[in-house]
Amino acid sequence: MNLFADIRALVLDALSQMQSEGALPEGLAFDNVAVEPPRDAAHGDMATNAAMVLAKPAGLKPRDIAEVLAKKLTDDERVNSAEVAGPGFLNLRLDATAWQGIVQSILSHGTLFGRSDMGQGKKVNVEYVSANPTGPLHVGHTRGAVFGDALASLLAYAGYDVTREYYINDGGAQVDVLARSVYLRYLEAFGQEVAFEDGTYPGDYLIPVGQALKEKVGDAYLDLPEDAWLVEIRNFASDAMMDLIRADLKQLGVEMDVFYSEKSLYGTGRIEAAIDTLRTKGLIYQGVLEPPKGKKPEDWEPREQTLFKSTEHGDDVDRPIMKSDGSWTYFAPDIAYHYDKVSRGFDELIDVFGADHGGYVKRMKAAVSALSDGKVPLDVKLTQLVKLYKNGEPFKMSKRAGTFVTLRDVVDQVGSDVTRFVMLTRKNDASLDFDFDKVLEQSRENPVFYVQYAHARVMSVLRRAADEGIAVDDGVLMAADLSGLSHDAELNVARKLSEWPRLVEIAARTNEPHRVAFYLYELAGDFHALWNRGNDVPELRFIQDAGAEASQPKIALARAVSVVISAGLGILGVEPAQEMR
RNA sequence: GCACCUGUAGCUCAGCUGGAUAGAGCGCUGCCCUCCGAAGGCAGAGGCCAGAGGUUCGAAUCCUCUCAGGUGCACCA
Repeated sequence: MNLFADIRALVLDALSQMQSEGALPEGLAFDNVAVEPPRDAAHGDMATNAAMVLAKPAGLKPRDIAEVLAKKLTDDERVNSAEVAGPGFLNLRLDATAWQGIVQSILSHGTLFGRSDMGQGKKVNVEYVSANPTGPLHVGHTRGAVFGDALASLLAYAGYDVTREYYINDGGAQVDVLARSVYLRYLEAFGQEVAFEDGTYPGDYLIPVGQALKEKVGDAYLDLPEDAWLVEIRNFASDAMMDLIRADLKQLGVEMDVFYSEKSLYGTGRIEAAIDTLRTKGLIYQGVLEPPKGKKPEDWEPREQTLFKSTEHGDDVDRPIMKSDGSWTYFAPDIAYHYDKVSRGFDELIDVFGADHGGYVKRMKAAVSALSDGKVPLDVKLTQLVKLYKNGEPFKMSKRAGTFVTLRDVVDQVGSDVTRFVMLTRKNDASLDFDFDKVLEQSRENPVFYVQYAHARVMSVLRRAADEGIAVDDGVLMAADLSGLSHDAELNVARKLSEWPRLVEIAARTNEPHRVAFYLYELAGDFHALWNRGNDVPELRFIQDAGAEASQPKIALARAVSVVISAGLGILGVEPAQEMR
């Protein structure tokens, strides 16, 4: 299914033949032998660096190796020519039947074309969003949600067994603040005047929560001291916030497999168990940390704390897990949580954090490395800031003024599909400009539109062809004689299609779903170009005057484009457009 | 002061676990609709890949240092 992998196998086969014939020494490592699309199309369809990579260990000249290899490769019917170029590249030109085969393969596999088994069913846990249950999701969370979700889908497509997980921070001080804020709204529901002091959440979204609390418990909590209601209201409020967050996620089409509560770690001995595991490895000790260099906090004073020797696993300084008063720091339950993930048998962990948690990466990696004896890799992906614009003018969000832009604001205005696609048109570690007006623009400037337009054009061709009595079911197209697909402009699109399985693997290996979005944009571009060639060159039109037999191979190619676009958009969580309006 | 991220065309950004003459969009210049949707396409101009060293057949990509911007830095999550 992956033509690049097939040709690479062919190359490796030829190389080992050369070994048995004595043209190459035994014991060479072929790991670095690559078969890739050349940067310049004039160089051919595929290029391999085999001769250059092997020249040194083999003690031979690259061009000499390439000459012999070239002869062997051209024996294969798929390879029309193999020429040595530059410092020792071997440029391959493939027979048109190879590209026609790609189209056929796409039609027979559907959106499963491009699925890879590179994950080998390994269990991967992708944790994302994990916003505190203290309010609705805002734009920053939205990017994390979209990124994490697309990454999870991508990995699943690449053959991993993926679990999507949300860690609910419902155990710390911030949910106490939430409880107090809800209590104020509760009092307000009884007509009392209340003041939202510093350290409480003034947002309107808590008004209905206060109201609901009143309906549930009546006046039971009126005139009572905090310790009489804190625990109950905390639970009530964080449940309400999680309902809100779940609704937000649903609006964006994000569905989690697991919601994991921090609270569930307390009082169950699980934090203690995780810390004990570290202790038996000799990584827990009592000590006093150095003050931070440079700007020293005003009230700094040396304190003895329980510390985790994270420096042994790559961190810069050891980290406190217990405060001087004996209570856990926030790091302790996080360690326990990751210990739990390791214990659940995941082969690989991925955490998606906002960029403001960048300082947290090393200690988390250190913890997982220590807990799993280095066996379970943790990759932390940080999503950078989203800068909002309207008509090219930036507008500020301010949490204090209560004017922060929520996920709901964004999705209501531009829709889930546009939100998702746009947020994936930048790699995660670069900041993203999001202009409410530009993302809705219908032009090449807008990648969402451009890709959707390509898909809609194919759908339009299929509808039109059907109107003219041409059979266009995938079964028919698949069986069609594709030898009519021979023009370079057509094969060019097929070449792009052939890169899809390879791209999936690259994107999955690097945990970078944005590559899918960029690929789709390129594929759409190649398709639009072909479409327009039909203006000048009638043979390149999809619907041929000569009738069904002449049209079907062309339509098969168009259909293949739509299949791959669908598959790609599926990974991004975007619905392909049937028509533009 | 330290850590992490970023620096590629006038602007916004891609760049394939090191490959050939560094790519796209916008903007600019000039073209293409009696022709499946021109909401598109074609062509041109535009680059010291922040800078300096190093590694090697080969560097935008890896290493070191410098500069600039962003983020975060004990007993908050």
